[in-house]
This record gives sequence, C-alpha cells and structure tokens, in this order.
Amino acid sequence: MRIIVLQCSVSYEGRLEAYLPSAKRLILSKSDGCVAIHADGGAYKPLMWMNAPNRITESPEEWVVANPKGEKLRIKIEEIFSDTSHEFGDDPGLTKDGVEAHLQELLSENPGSLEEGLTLSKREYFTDIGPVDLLCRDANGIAVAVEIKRKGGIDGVEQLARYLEYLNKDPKLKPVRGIFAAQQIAPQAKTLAKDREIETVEIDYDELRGLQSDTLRLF
Amino acid sequence: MRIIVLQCSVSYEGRLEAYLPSAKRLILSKSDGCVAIHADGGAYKPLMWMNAPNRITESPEEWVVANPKGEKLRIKIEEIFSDTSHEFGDDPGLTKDGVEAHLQELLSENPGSLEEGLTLSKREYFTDIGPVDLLCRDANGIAVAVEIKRKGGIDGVEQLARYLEYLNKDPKLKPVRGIFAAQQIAPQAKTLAKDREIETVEIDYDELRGLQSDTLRLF
DNA sequence: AGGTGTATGTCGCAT
DNA sequence: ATGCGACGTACACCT
Repeated sequence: MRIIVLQCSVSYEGRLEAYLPSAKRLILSKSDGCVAIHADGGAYKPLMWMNAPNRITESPEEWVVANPKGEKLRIKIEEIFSDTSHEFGDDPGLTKDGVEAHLQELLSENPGSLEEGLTLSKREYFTDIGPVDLLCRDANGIAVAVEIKRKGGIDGVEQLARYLEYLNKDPKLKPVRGIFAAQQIAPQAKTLAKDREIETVEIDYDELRGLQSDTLRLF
Repeated sequence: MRIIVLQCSVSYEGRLEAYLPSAKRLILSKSDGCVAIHADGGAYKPLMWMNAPNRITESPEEWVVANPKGEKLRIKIEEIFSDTSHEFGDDPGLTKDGVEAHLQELLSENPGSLEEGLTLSKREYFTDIGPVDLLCRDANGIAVAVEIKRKGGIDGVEQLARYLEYLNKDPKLKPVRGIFAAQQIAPQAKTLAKDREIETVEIDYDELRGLQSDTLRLF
C-alpha cells in the first residue's frame, strides 16, 4: 500500500467523464493495483478511483492509470507532501455476524466465566445436524453443550435442544446438559429453556473483553 | 485527515455484526468525522467504516466510534506503525462530464487554437434557449459561437444551429457564424455542419493540455 | 423528515 | 463471461 498526500488535479475518462480541479488530496495505491483519490470528507467513497487490474504509468509530473476496458485516470502532480509505502500482507478478512464469532472465541478462552469449573473439550464440535459452538465438561466431569448467540431467542434454544437430543444418543458423552449463552436473552427464550432444563447465561460482552485484555496483559 | 497504519482488530455492531481479526491495516479518519478501515486490496471499499456524524472516543488501547443511530465500531489497537495528520481544506469537488468542462476551460484560455486570431468575448453566454459554450470574435471582428463536445454528433450540431438562429436575431451580434469543436466528430455531424455552413474543428485534447502547461510554465 | 431513483454503484452467486 | 439480486448500499432530489 502506497499512501501519498499531494496537490493534484485529476481527470477520469471511462464510464463517464469527470474532472477534479487542483487541490490537496490523498492517493491510495493498493497492492492489488487499485487506485483511489480521497478528499478529506465525503464519507468513505473516494472522489475517483480505478479498480484492478490496472496499468500504472508514473512520471514525476503525472500518473496515468489505465485498465483493459479503456478507462483512464490521469493524475497531474503539482506538489507532493508525503509519499510512504507499507507492507500489509494478506488480510484475514471480515467475518459477518462477527460478534457471535468473537463471543465464541472469548468464551472458548474463558469457559469458566459461564460456570465455575467449566473446561473446554472442543470448539465447533461438528455433528450431522450442525456444529455445536462449545463442547465442555463441568466441575463434575459432566458433558455440557454451549450454544452462543448475540441475541438469544426461542430459535436458539430450539437449536440447542436438538443438539442435546442428538448428543445424548452418544454413549461416550451421555448425559449431556446445555447452557444457552447470549448477550441478551428474550423472556420467552428463558421460559422455554427452563422448560427444557437448559441453563441460560447472559454474557457481559465488555466485561469478557476486559477479561481477555487482562489475560493478554499477563504476557 | 488523519492517516494511521497499525496492527488492529475491529468489531462492528450496527446494521449487522462483523469482526475483523488482528492484522495490519490503514485507518483514515477524515475531518468530517467519518472513519474507514482499509486492507491493502479489495478495491476502494473499506473493510469497515462509520459515516459521519460520529462520536470518537480514543484511548491508547482502543478507539470507539459511535453514531447517534446506535452503531458502534471498536478498533483494538495493538501496534501503531505510523500516525500522521494533514490539513486539506475544502475540496472544490468533481465536475461530472468534466472533460467537456475542461475542454471548455482550456479552449476559453486558448481560443486561438480553434482558429487563428479568435478571441474570447464570453464563456457560458446565457440565452433563453440555453448557454452558448463560448462567444468569440474572429480576426475580422465577426461574432463566432462555439459549441464544445467531447464526442461530436448530429445532436450537437443541431444545438449549435439553434443557438446561431437565436443569436442572429440580435442586431448587436449579427452576423454570427458557428464553430463546432469536439475531440471526435462523427462523419454525419461533419456533413450536417457543412450543410448548415458551420465550421468543424477536431481538438487534440492532449496537445491542448500541453499548451496549457506551457502557458503555466511561463509564470 | 420521508419516499424515490440513480450509481463509474459494488459484490457475490447463479447460469 | 453474464445476468440477477442484495447491500451496513450511499446519495441526490423531490414532496
């Protein structure tokens, strides 16, 4: 990634024709070959951009960015204030529904925060009917299936009940009990869980994050 | 505009939930209050962002960006590689169909490139039926209306013909002749222009830009 | 403020 | 490649 702050004017000829008069702006040139020209405002969208693949021709006065489709961006350089490059490496990318994923990560590292003496056997324990978020053992060595949700509703409890029914067919695990863990649990879900003899735990996300950073701080 | 390169993990809670595991990334914090987190790839779109208005809470370990709608972005800072700020000032903004606008600008500064001895009277001369791109006088003092297009088609010639008809009603201007200027002029447009006794000029945009920078270089 | 249509939409997933 | 639908769509324009 190359990051340039400069006075420039820019023209774009492609799907439309556009022109940017001279001003101080930011150019991002990413390693995949895409180029974006940002002003200090206007949300995250650049004023102009060219997506990869591009052929970039660079001279001290002008950049010409062209792509195979015939689109062309010309950046007329007037004064460069800063020009730096950084190696980033591949990004692991984003996980949608990431709070649930993150809760799972945090709880797998701190199962004791769900119940005193709980220890992790397996994270993402795969069964024929889907993955069980956490499979644990309690202080007495009894198997515990944990279902994690950000917002705990009836459907989540149903899901955990199905897992429990399935897991209790396995003689090596039997008997298995369930913990339904969520940031917020709906009253109906609590009622249903009680009916199914499933424990419910409401998680304080921020406290858990705190626990995590405390753990990190030990190193 | 603040530009930060750092190792970070990020979570977003709002219209959806998402999480970015730790990696080296770029944060842009613009003066309008918007924040964007970029990887070194994936086109111009950031991995995550928060549009203005935002309330940004900054600590050495974490940024929390919240907006009035209840969306929240948390950036967990692990290591900062670079943290710079730049003053940009307001951006003049982009002009769509900007090549035509730029051609008009360039030609208004170099009317002689259309015809020897041509001088500018008025740019964007407004009439009841629309604006005439350039109103000039030729070497003999005769009024000349110039219509500028990037791609010159029949419709452009028709447009100029309407202007000429209108302008020739004005005793102070009469007689007015026309020049149809474009980067490319379609054969049918040339034929129609000849029929209407309108001159056609094909412009070399790059040459004109060169002319312009030569002019600038004199200062 | 709410509703509608455009966008260099982008992006992903189907054919 | 191409067509279709969703998007944290965003954004301008209109009522």
